[in-house]
Amino acid sequence: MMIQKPRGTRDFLPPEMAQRRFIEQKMRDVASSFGYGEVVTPMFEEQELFTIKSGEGIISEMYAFEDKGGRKITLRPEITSAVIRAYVNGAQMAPKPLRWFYFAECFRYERPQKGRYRQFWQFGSELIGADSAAADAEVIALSYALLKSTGVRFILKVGHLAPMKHLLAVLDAPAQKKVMAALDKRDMEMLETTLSGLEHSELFEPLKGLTTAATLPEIFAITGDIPEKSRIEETFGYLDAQNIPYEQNFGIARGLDYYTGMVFEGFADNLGAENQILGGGVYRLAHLFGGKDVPSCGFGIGFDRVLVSLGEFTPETKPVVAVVCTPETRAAAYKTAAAFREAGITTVMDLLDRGFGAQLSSALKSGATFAAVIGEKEAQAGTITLKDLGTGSQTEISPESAVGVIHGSRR
RNA sequence: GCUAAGGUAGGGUAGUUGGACAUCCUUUAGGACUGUGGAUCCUUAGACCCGGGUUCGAUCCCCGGCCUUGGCCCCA
Repeated sequence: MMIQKPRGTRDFLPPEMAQRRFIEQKMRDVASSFGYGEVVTPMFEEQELFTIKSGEGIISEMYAFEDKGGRKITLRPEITSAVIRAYVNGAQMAPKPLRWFYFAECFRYERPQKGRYRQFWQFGSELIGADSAAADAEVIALSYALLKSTGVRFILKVGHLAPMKHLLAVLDAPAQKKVMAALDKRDMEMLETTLSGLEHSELFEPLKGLTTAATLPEIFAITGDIPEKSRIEETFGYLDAQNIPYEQNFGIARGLDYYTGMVFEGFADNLGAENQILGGGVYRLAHLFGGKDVPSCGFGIGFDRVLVSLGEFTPETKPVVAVVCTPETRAAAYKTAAAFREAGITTVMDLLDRGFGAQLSSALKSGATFAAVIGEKEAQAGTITLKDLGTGSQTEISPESAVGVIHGSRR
């Protein structure tokens, strides 16, 4: 084989694309049912858009290059920044809140492994201009409904950065980052050694408590009455009111600097090392891109990981009719095929002038549900012989009534 | 970036301790069989990841690379 596809990329052939589109459509329907509208942004952006948010270090993990005009460009490694840039560029004056979703591919120059590719798809949403417990709860509810609609098995974890940040207030920023990294990993040994290295071992028990506390009262017993208390209680209350199953976890740090409040994650149980399929939270980015500061809350879902987790499944299919004809009756067959397609029925015709037996055999192999045989007899009578390829039974009927039969068979 | 295992037709495999046309199943195309089936039979197409090295000779041994799959790091 002379040419291979680039490392970490995949070709999707029709059977797999049918699965992917099937899941994608379910997610689109859910997003739409929550009143979210789709946005599309460029596949490449100026590098600065992402370095502003995440630092220069990420350039090594991006598909970054200079274009012919000497501009520093990168294939987008994530979508949130681009969506907020688009908001700043063109929608700051739109009435709030804005409910947006996206489904698009991203590119990262990383070592591929299970559930991690260099080109991958994210389904996500951003709720812009609503800073409230109800907003936080809506975004979580949306992400939950999206994952639920796909059929994937997952666990939702919800937390808030405030309790942790209150405990860490005595540390400087680099030290906070180290501690948060250990917390996010649930690595208590690492947490303990990090803290003792910083000579703040007294923080170990409270921080550990954040990750193990199962209820909000336990959290506030550790932190005392912090200003965010009522907001957190309200958000969790709204989740409970919607019967959304989640685990509380105030150890979520997401390894990120830019989240400012509520954070949440979702994990599939069968994906190995790359099992996170959802990540999101409350953040503020607009002012970094030259816009007016605005509260936002969003998340991304790892679409490819959802599909890996789902494994093999057969999407619902519509009936497919294979029209079987001879060179002499092809004209009549075209008429029938056109009528079927007009009626919304997927219709394929033989192209190789094969015998009836070969055409039927080919129809079976291709997975067609019906064959419409149009030979001399049928062409003269203006009928077709409709054969159910599942049962083998057949009847000679008019094309019009065949439409009804085929529609009625929908599985 | 680190690490382990691996790479034989489109898919799945056998095999050679270094020897001649590389096995089988599936698949592709055609036929046996001309208005009705996934069967059967015959024929056909299709592979030793790439590049060096050792050797009379390498799919096999050695080195390097590429790619795949796990794990680590990272994960915006």
